[in-house]
Amino acid sequence: MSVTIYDVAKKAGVSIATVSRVLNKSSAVSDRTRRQVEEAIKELNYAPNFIASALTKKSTLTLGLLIPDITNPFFSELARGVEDASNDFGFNIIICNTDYSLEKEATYISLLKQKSVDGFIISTAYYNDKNIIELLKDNVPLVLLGRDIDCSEEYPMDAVVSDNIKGGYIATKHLIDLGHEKIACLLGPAKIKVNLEREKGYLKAMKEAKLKVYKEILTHGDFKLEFGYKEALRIFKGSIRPTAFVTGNDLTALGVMRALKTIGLSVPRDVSVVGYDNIILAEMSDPPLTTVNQQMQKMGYLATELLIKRIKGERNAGKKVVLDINLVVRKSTSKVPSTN
Amino acid sequence: MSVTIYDVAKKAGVSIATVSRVLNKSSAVSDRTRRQVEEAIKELNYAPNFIASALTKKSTLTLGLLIPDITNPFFSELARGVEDASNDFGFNIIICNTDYSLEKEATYISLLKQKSVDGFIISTAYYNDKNIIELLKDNVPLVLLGRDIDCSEEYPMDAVVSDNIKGGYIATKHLIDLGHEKIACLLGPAKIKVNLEREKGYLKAMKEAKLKVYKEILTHGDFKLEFGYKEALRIFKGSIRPTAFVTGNDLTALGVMRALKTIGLSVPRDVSVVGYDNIILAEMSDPPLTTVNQQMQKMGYLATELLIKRIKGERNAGKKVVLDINLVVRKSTSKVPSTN
DNA sequence: TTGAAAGCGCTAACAG
DNA sequence: CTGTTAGCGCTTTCAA
Repeated sequence: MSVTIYDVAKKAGVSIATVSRVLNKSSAVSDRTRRQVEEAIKELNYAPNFIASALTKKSTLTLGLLIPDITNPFFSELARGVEDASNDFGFNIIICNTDYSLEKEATYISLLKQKSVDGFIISTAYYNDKNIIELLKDNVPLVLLGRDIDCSEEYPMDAVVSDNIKGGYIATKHLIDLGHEKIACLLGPAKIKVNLEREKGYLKAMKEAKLKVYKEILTHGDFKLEFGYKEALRIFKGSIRPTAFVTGNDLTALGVMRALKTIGLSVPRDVSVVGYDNIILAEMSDPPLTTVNQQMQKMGYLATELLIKRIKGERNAGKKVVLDINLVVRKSTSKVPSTN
Repeated sequence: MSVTIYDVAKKAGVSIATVSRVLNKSSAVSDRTRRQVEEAIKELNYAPNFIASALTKKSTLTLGLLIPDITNPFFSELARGVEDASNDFGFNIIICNTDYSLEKEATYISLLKQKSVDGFIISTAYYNDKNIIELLKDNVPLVLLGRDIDCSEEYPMDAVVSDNIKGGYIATKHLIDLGHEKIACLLGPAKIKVNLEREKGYLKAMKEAKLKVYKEILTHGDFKLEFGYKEALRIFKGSIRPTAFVTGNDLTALGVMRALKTIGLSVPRDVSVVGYDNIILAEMSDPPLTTVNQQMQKMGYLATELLIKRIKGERNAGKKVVLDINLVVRKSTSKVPSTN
């Protein structure tokens, strides 16, 4: 029905092989025939069918992006970086929301393999994610984005992350410098490596300052607002009353602030709160959130660039890129209230 | 390299046609051979190559989604609905960010056509979008999402939108009921039909209440926070001082609120603000935003369902779905301040 | 520099 | 119910 390489060949009076050559610049074609072919292409408004070429070339110029949930601003920022890079390098991305489910992740992976994507960008990995290991075994090009897993020794792997230990550290240190001593720490799932690293940073800062760590106020949950909300309420019913919170992401921090408001505490006068990520919400909340800034779009872009180079055979796997992070101080943190 | 239908056929001792038959349940196969084939498939861990089947079946089970920017929460909500429906019906989506550029839109469209997507879901359309008309002419399955264009007479087209006239109306009416008379209206681009419709709703409410419409405070810009910010500042430098704002989306409303804060006005005590969309930001802002609630994920889901039915030939084009909307009253609106 | 022809992995008549 | 075979549209040897 639509115009094919045969139509072009006929019109240009050459063979389809020649048309293919000018299309792919794969081998020399005389100027004259090239021009003929190009003209035919233009006249017929011909565009090669990628499916057909994918079948022989084994390249679809399509990447799979696995994220938990695109409506989470952290992931939509990552996705934007990924899509921008894809576009810049002539690729497209298929987006998949896994909702933190390993089964969904596995299902998507096998589907995308059937669709012959050239590689995967994965932001859903648990620290020991079986699906990833499987992919690695099969030598499928992939890069982890904002996540890392524990197996780098066995298989070389690419990952683009930010410095989460530092992130946990500077968030905590900031509060310590403001005089806080009882600092609660509400992190995301312990199954996700970044949270373990942020916890390390938190512990490091606490230890350096010789502050006591209370396990009642150091917990792992998820990345949702409700977690921060409920956990803060729970904590304030207990005996350890923190004057500050370090959190796993901005949504959790917003949840904490909401809980605080509920029980009549003011941020930052009574309690200080530090977020993580610096999503757009962070600067619009009341009060605007002091938070650890991750360069999300940049991470997405770099990860995709790495992957594409890997696919093109321009490099081997095994590179870990750690982006720097920094603290953005806004209005949700202040000096510890005097307890006289 | 990987296992093909030939390997399965050989192992099961049948022809590839038979394997294909059990794969696609396309015609009857005896129970016995079916079982043999299924066993071979399992043993070889075979998964059909979608690229190959796409070449013959002319179906990729892949949809193209065109949105301006996935980091905009409105579009990420739509995208989530689209992806959920796609997944439920066995499709995948390729996401493209057009940044409101018709050129980018056109480039993506032709690329995706080459990749043989089965259809398009488009949230980027201007009211007279040439790219869309082109697609329509070529009889490419597509559905407009949250957008509409002016050509329904020539070509039948599907669209899922919400009732924007009503949206503009109830937002304005709410303010009028609170006693406001000078109501500013800051809408998105006039090139996008929804904004014209919301304007209609605004004008209708104003007219009903016999209120004067000042063109100085009824403007079109874009959907960004900066627009609301700058426009609000501009307006308060002028002679018409509104006591309330109706806006084109929540981001614009947040921009307005920020501007108001800058010039020392309090929301809602001095000025009331109504947003549009009800993105997650709306309930987290200070004060929480009264806004027109659109069912974004539902819109995305329905649009995708429509498209897939169209692709499967279960229905013809030409359906317009208009979802209802409602006003969510929060804390950014209150009675007009007395002017004594 | 060019063309003929053999696939890529699968589907879909057509025959039997 | 099953096998043979001719493509789908393109790339890529291999010869010429």
